[in-house]
Amino acid sequence: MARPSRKTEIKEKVLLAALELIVEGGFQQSPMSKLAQLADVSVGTIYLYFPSKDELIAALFEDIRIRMQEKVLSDYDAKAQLKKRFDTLFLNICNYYLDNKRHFVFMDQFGTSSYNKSSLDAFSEEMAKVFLSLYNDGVKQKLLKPYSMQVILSLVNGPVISFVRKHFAGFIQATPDMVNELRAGVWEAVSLERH
Amino acid sequence: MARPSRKTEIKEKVLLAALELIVEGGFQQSPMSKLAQLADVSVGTIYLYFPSKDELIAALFEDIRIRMQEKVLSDYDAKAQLKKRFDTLFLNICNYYLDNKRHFVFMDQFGTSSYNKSSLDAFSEEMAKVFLSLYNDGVKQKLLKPYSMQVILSLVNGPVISFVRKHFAGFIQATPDMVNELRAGVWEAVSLERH
Amino acid sequence: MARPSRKTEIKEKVLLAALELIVEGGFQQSPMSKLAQLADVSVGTIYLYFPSKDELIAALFEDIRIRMQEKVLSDYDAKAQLKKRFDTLFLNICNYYLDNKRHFVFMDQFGTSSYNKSSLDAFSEEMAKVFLSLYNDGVKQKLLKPYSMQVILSLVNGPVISFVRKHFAGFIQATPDMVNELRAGVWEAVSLERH
Amino acid sequence: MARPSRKTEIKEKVLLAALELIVEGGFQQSPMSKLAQLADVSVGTIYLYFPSKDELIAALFEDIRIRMQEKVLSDYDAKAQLKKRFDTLFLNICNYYLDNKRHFVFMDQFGTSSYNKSSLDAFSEEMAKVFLSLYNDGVKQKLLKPYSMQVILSLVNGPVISFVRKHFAGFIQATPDMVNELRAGVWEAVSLERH
DNA sequence: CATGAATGAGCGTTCATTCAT
DNA sequence: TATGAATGAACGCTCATTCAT
Repeated sequence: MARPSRKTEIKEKVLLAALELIVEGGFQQSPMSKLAQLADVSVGTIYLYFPSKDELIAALFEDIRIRMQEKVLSDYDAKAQLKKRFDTLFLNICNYYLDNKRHFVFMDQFGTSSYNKSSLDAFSEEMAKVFLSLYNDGVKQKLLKPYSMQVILSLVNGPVISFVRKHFAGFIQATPDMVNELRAGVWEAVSLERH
Repeated sequence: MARPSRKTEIKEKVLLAALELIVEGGFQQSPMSKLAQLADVSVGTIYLYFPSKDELIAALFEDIRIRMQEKVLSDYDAKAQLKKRFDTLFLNICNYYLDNKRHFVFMDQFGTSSYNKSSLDAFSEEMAKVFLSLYNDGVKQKLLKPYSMQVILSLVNGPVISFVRKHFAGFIQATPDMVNELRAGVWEAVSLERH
Repeated sequence: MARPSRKTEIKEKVLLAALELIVEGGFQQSPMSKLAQLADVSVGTIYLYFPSKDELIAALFEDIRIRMQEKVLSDYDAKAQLKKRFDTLFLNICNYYLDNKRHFVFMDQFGTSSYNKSSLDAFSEEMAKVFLSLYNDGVKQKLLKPYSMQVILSLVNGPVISFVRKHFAGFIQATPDMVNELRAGVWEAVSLERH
Repeated sequence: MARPSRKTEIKEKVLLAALELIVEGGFQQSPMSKLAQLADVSVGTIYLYFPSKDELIAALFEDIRIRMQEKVLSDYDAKAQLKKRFDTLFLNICNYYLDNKRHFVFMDQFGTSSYNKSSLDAFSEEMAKVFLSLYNDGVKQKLLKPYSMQVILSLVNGPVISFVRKHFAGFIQATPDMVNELRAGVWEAVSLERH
């Protein structure tokens, strides 16, 4: 892999510091001055790389989205059987969140904050296409219930968010078994398969 | 019902104004001065009833929780059949959110904000007890899957949040049919019943 | 005269401090924080009375204009002979500037600064009407040259500014005799009278 | 004429860019970074040629003064008749300003700004000598009123500034006739000649 | 009780200047 | 020489909280 340029290096340092600060104390408690201190650059330097705090946060959001997408789709085979594709995505997303606490907490905060100017969610457009394709195939194959896609998405995505949130809030200690239960439950929520 | 005292009246006026302001523009754009103006009281008066902005917001959270609980449990019969109890709760919660946009949006924002110091969620302790009882009965009667309660809760509650959020963000227009699909899906996610 | 209200009192204190600071060091060296210190109020207080620094400066400009107009027109008789009217205005304006260094210096700076968003000059609309009337009468009576009004105004006003500026810059020490010379010169510049 | 050295070339490029920027948006809106961009050099380079922003602006002022002086005195004959000399200077100055908007606007702004640390005006020392000589000759020949030189200067220079300012502010459209009226007026303001 | 003027620490952002390359 | 990334003090402005009335 190419050595990251100086420019990229600083951007990442700043984004990393922003992530840490925001996850720790929320957007309110994350002034540019603290951010600069934590990133070990001056305030002015941040403004060389990001035009405003808003855009910095938007960039952080996009950065996390991309990283998550890469990981989640890394072993995704669009030609595999539908159930296999569902399981892969579900587990990848769930485990990505569980393995990347900061990313999850940030996305969770960002979603309902006033920094989210277009009601964006954690899924990039490419992920959205993958979901759409999976949904269409599932309906066509009569493996998925003929609900509207948004209902299906809610049935799949909602439990993940809810579960991971409980985990990081300390109410539960997520285990692979629990993740499997969640996956099984969600599959029954959306599938027409019966045992 | 007892006539509300002057004290209660003012508190409610302030909480109502806070709700409107916060839902409209987020916590950041809701200074105490605007709040006072909207509530038609002076800033000083607000501090007679709430020791700080943090506690005002905490009180608003609690207030909404209580109102929601009252509504959601109003026609809940703890002795009814399990499926009936589940349906009642599910529909009541879902419809409460759909009918009370401000309450939902506030709770959704509050949940991940730094004002939520104890990772509270929308369900009061009484609601939690109802859930627990329902869960225990369901497991005992072998109507619910033997998953841990938090997993079940995630499977039930997650889709609702996700669905209502999409509705208020304008991505979908919620209909009774969709709500029913959601309920059916969630029930299959958590139940052992097979058709 | 009525006792000035508290509100008026603070506004004037702030405007006075702004005047002093700006005259002393220009707009650049007059931050709101210094201004607050000099006016013996907090920064926040200034913003209770003026919505922004721009508007504070605009208000100061308008305030000086009004004060100057009051003084300049105080003994002006619109029905007096034309030469008398000219002399009164000329001397009043010239002496107002000489007697009110800060007002002059501020107006002089403001005129060409970027705070002057509409190319305003030191003369209020009422003063402008007086000038217009004087000009029209003078032309009608064939006492003034039939130049366009703006040329006449330049011939009258330009020397005053130039002269007072030299005085306050320390290049000359203005005397009543010099003011008289200036007045005589200006009169000959614009009048058709010959000795 | 000698080919300008590289050093001179860069200086001029920078001064030209500074002029444009300052005239467009005032001193406040003219950061060194924009200036560098417009001049197509780096910020660092500017500091190789000018020790500070203050001195850059002072240099710009001096540069314009010199250029103006060259133009104004280009066809000035110190041995011509007094009236001829007066007319030449007056028209040259007036037309120089009208033909060089940026120079005028800059000088006008600079004069009252805090960058003008010695109350300098638009006239270089050489111009001042020409004025002095003209004044002395005029008084000796009893063609000029026996006013102090600063009063005479105010009577001559003030109207020009005032008139040109109105022109560039858009209040009037200067015409050769108006310039002539101005010249005639000013001459009568300062001369003893009678028709 | 009720008021709202007053406070000032803290915010996001700018920009003259420096210095390693 | 020439560069432009980096700096950080300083700016205009906000807003939770206080307190004299």
